[in-house]
This record gives sequence, C-alpha cells and structure tokens, in this order.
Amino acid sequence: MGTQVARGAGSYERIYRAVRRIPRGQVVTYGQLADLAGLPRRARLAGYALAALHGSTSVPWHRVVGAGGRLSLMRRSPDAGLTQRIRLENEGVRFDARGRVDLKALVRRRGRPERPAVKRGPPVRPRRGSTSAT
DNA sequence: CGCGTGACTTGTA
DNA sequence: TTACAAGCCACGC
Repeated sequence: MGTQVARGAGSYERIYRAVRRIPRGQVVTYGQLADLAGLPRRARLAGYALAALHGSTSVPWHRVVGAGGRLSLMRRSPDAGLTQRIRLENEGVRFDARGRVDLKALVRRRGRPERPAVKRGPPVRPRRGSTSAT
C-alpha cells in the first residue's frame, strides 16, 4: 500500500485523511474538518482541498458541509450540490425544507476551540454632521 | 509583491 | 433574512 503520503508537501492530504475518518451518515463542517486534520482555523483550506479533488475520487467529500449544515456547493455548482445531497440522503442524512442538513447529522464539536481576543474591530464609520463637531 | 477570487467562518449592522 | 468586515490559505495574472 502507499507507504507514505505526501509528507508536508501540502495540507491537502491531511484534509483528505480527515474526510475519510468521517463516519457514514455523519457530516462535518469545513471548520471542523480542518480542526480534525490538525489545521485549526483553516476552514478555507479545507474547502480548497476538496475543490481540488477529481470526480472519480474515493474521498467521501459529500460528508463535508458548510456552517449550519448548508451545502456550499449548491451556490457554486448546483449539479454537484445535488449529488452531495443525494449521497447524504442515501446514507440516511435528513434535510430540512431549507435544504440544510439536519443538525443531528453534524458531528458534535469536541472541546471548545478557545477564541483568543480576536475581537474584530467594528467598522466604525464616523457619521458627518454629528454632535461632536469641532 | 499586490489583487481578485474561491466547496469557509464568525460577528455585527 | 442579507451585506460587510476581518482572518485564513492557495492560485493565476
């Protein structure tokens, strides 16, 4: 078998291996996937890695959804998004009327990724003709 | 090196 | 509900 996988060559392999670990009938978000791959805060990378897959891949990419159980593919590629939905339903995953995955199928988050003071600076937009005129 | 864009996420307005 | 901002990574121009 493959003796080893592309070592640090790229984080993609890590993402793919993490995807293969997703239990059938369950789904994870891109953020969770990145976390499972040991790449916290790299949700976008997870999506990019999946986008690099080819159609005949054996990676169960359909078990990866967007935050809140949304199928991000539906927006970009409705066709692929439909394939994803069909595959998931085939695994017993339920969807709501909005087309989102039933949160019950979402793998629970383990621990709590502490969120260090990343307070995003609120877009302070000074309004003209205000009281503080000087 | 900078910019724009993309299967991302979260908080605020 | 949508739109925007900021953070993140990768790729093409």
